[in-house]
Amino acid sequence: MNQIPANGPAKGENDATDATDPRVARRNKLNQLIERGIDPYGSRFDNRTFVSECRSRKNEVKFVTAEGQTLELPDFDAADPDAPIDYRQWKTDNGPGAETGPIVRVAGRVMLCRPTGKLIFLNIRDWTGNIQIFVGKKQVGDDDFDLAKLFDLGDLVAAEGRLGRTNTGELTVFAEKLFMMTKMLEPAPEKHAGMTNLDLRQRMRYADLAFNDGVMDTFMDRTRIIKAIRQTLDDDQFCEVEGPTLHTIAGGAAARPFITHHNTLDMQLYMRIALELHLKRLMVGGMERVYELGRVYRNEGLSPRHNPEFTMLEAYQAYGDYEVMMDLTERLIASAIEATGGNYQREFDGRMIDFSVPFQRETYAHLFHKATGIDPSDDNAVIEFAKGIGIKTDGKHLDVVRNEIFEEKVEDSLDGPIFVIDYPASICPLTKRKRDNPEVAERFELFILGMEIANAYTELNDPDLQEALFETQLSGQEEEDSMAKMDHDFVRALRYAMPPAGGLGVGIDRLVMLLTGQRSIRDVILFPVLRPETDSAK
RNA sequence: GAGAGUGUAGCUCAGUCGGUAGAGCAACGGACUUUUAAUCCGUUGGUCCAGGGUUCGAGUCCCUGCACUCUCACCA
Repeated sequence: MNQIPANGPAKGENDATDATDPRVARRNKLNQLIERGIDPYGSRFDNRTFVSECRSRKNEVKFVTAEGQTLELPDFDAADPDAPIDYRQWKTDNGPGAETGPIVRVAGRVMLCRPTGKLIFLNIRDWTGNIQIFVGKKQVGDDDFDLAKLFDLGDLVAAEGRLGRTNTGELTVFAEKLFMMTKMLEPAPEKHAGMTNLDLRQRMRYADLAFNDGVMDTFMDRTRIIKAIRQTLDDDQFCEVEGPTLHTIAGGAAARPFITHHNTLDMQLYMRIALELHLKRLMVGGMERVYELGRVYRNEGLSPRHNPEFTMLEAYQAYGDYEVMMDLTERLIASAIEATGGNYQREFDGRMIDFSVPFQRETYAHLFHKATGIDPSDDNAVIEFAKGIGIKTDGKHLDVVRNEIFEEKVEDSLDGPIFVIDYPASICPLTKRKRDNPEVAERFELFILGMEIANAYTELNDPDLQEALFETQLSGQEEEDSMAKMDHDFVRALRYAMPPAGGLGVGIDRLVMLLTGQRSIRDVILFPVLRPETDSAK
């Protein structure tokens, strides 16, 4: 510690000047670039070739013999990896000649670097894939070769050169010119394991995306899924809107809201917990098919399936009902599957999901009976059963008890995909009752591997009943636990006539989880909620 | 909020019974013009999460705190 550095440009005073410190080494190289007149932060790079395009043009790489005959290359991709094609031998067999290929201009991040004397192999990654770059001292010249020696793992670099094959057959850009794009000043993560610390990966998603395999793919799939869902709705004449995220009453769901404050109005506002009530107002206004794909906020705990802000789709179709929404749900999920490879069998956490439509449909009462052996309409039996599994029944509405039994005994075992239909009415204050049975609400929930993915109903459009349901709900429950906060304006809107309609809500993050095989919601949200960084992190 | 686990080099991780802190990768110096986690030779790098305690002696045992992970709770 107290030893004075024996050599190097370091002035000695502090450890940060140690040339073997990765950060210092990168700064030193940055300075060397500047001394050579090279901008370490690069500039515009035109006529760029994406790596995916390089790969799609691999067939343009050919071999021209001395006689001028153009030969196709062996099929390296089909070759047995244990017995690869000896391309050097192939070339010898075909006599003197030269490889030809298109000139490409690639740019990306240096992922691997293998210097072998006067040769350097770089693997760079752009957001379409990885490709190898061959840098030969003789081929690029001394200046560019010296430049390549200043490249570190993680730097953004570019190369112009011919697309070709190395002796092992790997598709490679044979650089003729190199460019510094941007120097990375932080040390690179371990080059095989990458960053494994979950907290760091989420906190520094930029590094996670840049260095860990598959992360980009997952988020690209997320984008494709959302795009497909939007497309399907648009094709079906739905119109996309943006409701307010700041609400004066946080309604439409049972969740504790985030509270915020408007200064000039000196007014308490809530971040929205659902999209529902404003979309229904729009249906009153005549937007007959309307949807919003947006963020909602719930002030609750975190778990592998919960993030305080998450993305929800809600869609409403006038003159429809919950069965119409079931069909829509199937089409939306099918479109998401088509957008992510088209495979209807997906593995998730070691289990297989069969997304083939139509999905199974079972009534709440039937599933309840199957799991418990008791008739859900037999109130005494329900109470007995609840007590038997430790559910408190005092002061609770019987349907709440019923639902707690259902959640305890049925939901986790619903591998699905399965539509659970026809819920007890009293736990559904925004839902229309069945015409022939007011105890049952026209509602379904879609379960997959015990996770609730979608929730829909035939929307209640009777303003008087809606108002009454708001009031009963309010009197029976803690305000913060109730989804049915009295919203007078919403009731007034219903008095202006909302058409009979079906409404659907889909938890987009959970759907993306299932379709991309990610076990944690935090792996499908780019920037999940985290505690503030402490001093121990840098 | 409860329980369990984890915290050691820039990164990924070992560290036995309490006895002077280890490896791989990265970095630095050297060799190498077809590599594939390139290889080979050499070198540097540590507030062992923080604070307290037990002990002749603590990365290791005890207590407190912090952070993260998992499970549970909250959660249409």
